[in-house]
Amino acid sequence: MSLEQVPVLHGEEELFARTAHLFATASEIICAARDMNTWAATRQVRSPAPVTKPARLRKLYRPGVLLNPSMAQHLRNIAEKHGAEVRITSDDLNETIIIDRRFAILAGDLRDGRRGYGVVSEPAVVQNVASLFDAAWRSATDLAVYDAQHAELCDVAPRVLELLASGCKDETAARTLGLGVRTYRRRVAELMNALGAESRFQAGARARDLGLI
Amino acid sequence: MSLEQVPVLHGEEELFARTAHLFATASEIICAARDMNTWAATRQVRSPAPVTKPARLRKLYRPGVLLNPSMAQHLRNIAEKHGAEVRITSDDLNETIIIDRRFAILAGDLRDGRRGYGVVSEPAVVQNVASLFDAAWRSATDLAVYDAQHAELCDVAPRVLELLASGCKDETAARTLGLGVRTYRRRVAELMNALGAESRFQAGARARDLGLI
DNA sequence: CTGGGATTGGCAACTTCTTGCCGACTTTGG
DNA sequence: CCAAAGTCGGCAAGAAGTTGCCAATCCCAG
Repeated sequence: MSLEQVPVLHGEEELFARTAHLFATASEIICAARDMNTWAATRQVRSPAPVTKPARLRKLYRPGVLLNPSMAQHLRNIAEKHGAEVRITSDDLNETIIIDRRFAILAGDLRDGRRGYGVVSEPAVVQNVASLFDAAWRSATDLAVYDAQHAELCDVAPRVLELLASGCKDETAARTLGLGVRTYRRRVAELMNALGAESRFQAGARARDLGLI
Repeated sequence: MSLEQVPVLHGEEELFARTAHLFATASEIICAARDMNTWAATRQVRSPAPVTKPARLRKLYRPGVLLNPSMAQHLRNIAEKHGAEVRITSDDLNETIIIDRRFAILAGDLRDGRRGYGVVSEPAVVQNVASLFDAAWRSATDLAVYDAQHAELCDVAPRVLELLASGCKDETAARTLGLGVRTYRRRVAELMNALGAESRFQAGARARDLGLI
């Protein structure tokens, strides 16, 4: 069994500096992410100047990103203007980029404020990662579809989040919004579902994570 | 009644670029902050190269910052090595810097990811801000004292936060830590108190804010 | 106008959290 | 060693949050 070194890059600058050539010539790019922060560099650098437009660009996100209007708009943009396929999944996915099914970039932990990125080129591993992605992709919903189904949530979400973040009780929050308590709690439940949170504490943390508060 | 323009600077770079001269010659600097992010620039730039050490440097923080070990250590450092006075308050304070009681810098909202900073020089207003600070300062606790009283909280806090963030129930979390449920909940209550949170959602958001998760 | 689907919000049963109380146990300073 | 003080954790009452159920209402196509 051969042991292959997996180079780990620290921080997005290094990541992009060392992998830009892979993106430039890629014909298929796959991207899975929990939020838009992790691949911010790839987003900013690639969008203005796509050296060669990849034949296929697929992006997989969690529902939470749609709660941020600007993120949601950005996704719609790249879907419509750049012909990318964007899907939403409730699965608990890891931050991953797969290029031409030959390289996989896996986001790791933060260290000194910089995230570590493992760049895998071992074919067997990349294939494995790719098939994990495929499974998640198949069970995911197309952005447009998901968008249509959850339009109303995005409308109230900001106000609900604000009230939750202000620390007030459901009773007060519901009255503030002119809703019944039952309905307010429905919204909160939908919100927590979108955030993939199992507790309100977790929801608070994730909402902050996504910059929704 | 004279209306004075309040210049608003955007982002920390601009803030520091335009106010560096005030800091350089200051003999008294007062700083109140919720977290260590807002005045990051002033911290980074001033610490290595304090042009003129102000005669008096007072810093007022909320208890939450102490939950982050590196923040806590930083505060102890500036208290011991730079002779700053550092106090902790449970009051709901605003991000403020007061220089020689002649200028007040008030942090405002974020816009396009950059925070706005109002620079006030109108004496009456500055005096008002200063006396608000004084009141908070008087009722605050010295860092060393607070530290001694809440040492044990900082030990368990990281694990409690992790469990809360993982979304598990109190029952499970308590067992995981080998604590009784009652005790675990006591820890959570102390934590929420330190974060100034009234609900678990708010606690989650603030913990994320302070980089505790 | 009307029927059918979706949304709403009251009710209620249940779960989870919050807190005061108290006895047991540990630690600390004489 | 003792006493005072502090911590722990079980118990329990009550508050807050979670969810299924259902009738009332709204909305939209037909």
